[in-house]
Amino acid sequence: MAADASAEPRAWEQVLQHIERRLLDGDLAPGDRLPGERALAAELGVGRSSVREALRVLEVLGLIRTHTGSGPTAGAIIIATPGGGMSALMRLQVAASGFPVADIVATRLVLEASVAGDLAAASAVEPGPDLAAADRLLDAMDDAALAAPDFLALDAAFHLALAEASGNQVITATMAGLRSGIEGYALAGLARIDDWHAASARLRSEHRGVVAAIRAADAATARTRMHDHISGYYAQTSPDRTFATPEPPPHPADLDEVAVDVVPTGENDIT
Amino acid sequence: MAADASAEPRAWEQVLQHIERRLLDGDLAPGDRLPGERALAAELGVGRSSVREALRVLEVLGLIRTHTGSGPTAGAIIIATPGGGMSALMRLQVAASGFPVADIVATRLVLEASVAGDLAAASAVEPGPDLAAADRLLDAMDDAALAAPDFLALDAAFHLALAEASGNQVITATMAGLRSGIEGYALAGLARIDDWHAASARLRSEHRGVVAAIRAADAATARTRMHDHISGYYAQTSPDRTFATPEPPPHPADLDEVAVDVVPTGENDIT
DNA sequence: CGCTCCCATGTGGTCTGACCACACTGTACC
DNA sequence: GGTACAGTGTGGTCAGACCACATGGGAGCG
Repeated sequence: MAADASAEPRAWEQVLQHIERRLLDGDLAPGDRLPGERALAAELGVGRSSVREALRVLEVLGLIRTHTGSGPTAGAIIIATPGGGMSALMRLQVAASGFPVADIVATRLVLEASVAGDLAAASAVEPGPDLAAADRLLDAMDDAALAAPDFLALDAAFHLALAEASGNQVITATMAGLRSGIEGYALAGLARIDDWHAASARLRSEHRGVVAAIRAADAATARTRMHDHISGYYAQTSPDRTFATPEPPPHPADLDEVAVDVVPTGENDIT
Repeated sequence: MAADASAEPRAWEQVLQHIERRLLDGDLAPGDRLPGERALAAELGVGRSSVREALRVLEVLGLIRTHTGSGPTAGAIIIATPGGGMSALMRLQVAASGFPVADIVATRLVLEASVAGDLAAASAVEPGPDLAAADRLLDAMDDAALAAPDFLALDAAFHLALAEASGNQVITATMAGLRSGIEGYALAGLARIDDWHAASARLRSEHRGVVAAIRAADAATARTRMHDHISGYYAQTSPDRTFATPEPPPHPADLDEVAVDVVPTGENDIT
């Protein structure tokens, strides 16, 4: 904390702080256009290259989008789409061994189980969550002609659709980033699957099961099924790692009164 | 998805991709030094400013650290400390209204409840989690002379220490980022607290309660207490906002026998 | 009068070259 | 042997110059 006291001689940080302050003050809001790079440089008394370094950071973080040319779409425009920045962060951290894949999977388990439980809880009251996008992806995944990588892309979109349906933008963006971080890992894991046809059938079935539990407003089952679904896939694609689910066999259909919170997940079964 | 196909002529992206590839290939690992900016520019056939933009991104994302001068500590060195990048991302997204504060708090609830549950489960087996850092912070917070902002800083460090004890680096970094994103919000909320002395006493008590539940290997209680602790503070500091608790009502415990089942392994350490 | 074409203008994207401050390193000097 | 100092290479910054691109307004034509 407070390690940034004293002076910040770095010019590009001044630019970053200036833009952040203008955002916090309400001077800038999503949809607004930033001043041009040259104007910003003159305004802050720094070189244009320093401005560009700050803008590059903002762009990677998903805060601005830049277009060349002129007109209303040109220039740097404030957007607030954290997905991209999260993805870049996760991907690079994984590449640099900063994030073990096992930790990412464990985090996915926590977040997605929570999402599934929330959606199920939301199903108990009108109008319930909007699962139309998830349903469409589910149907698309039924196409038997799908190649495995395409199937996985739809799978990722399905999980993301559920997160979006939960309405929590932070969880949605984080999950998108986590997925990106382990995308290469998931694709590489395909090679370890002997019978893709059977595997994809199981994944499809598990997806339907999760959605069914959500629609039934059965939070505990939804959480459990989501947990088993995710951990099962990674257990299959990385047999060397111990992804053993320490939980009782997945026959969670009996929780009407057992619903006692169950401490459903919480376990990072990693080694 | 897949909107990034075709060509990415942006020179700085080439640099980024080149470094990412070298990381994935194992040519670069944490602790290694990157080639100099001039060398990198010549090697990739781009200008030095483009290299710098890429390095700036890597620096903000927490992948490298740069030092001027010469010697073994100078230059750009690969580090993999995602905390900084996560914090910058969250802070800026909050500033740009990309992340509602309520969503951040909800995500904290999910992650921290999971952490508390994991730690409690890990306490069931030897040697149990390392809570020494958390204990020290707890003691430090007992200092009655602490100003409120200092207390909050220790509070944040305490929560972070718990996350670190859980061993999941992704959750730790994410929680650090979430905290940063709402730091200003938490500080502003102090003004809404009438009796800081009583409030801090309650927070301290709640902290002790969480740790006690963890030590007792009582996962459900640990989760519940952590959930109530976090949501309670934000409910107090933002009474006008409705913090719809995203989770099903935190059932109190009845887990005497449930507590055993899970998670035999707590150690993951490095890979 | 209306339409079309075209170029002036302003944007980001990139490169080059030049300084500066800094920190180590080896050497010359004492 | 020890100390002071210049050399060297690093990132940090700036200035200036192009380029590609997209718009928009004006000139020219029908």
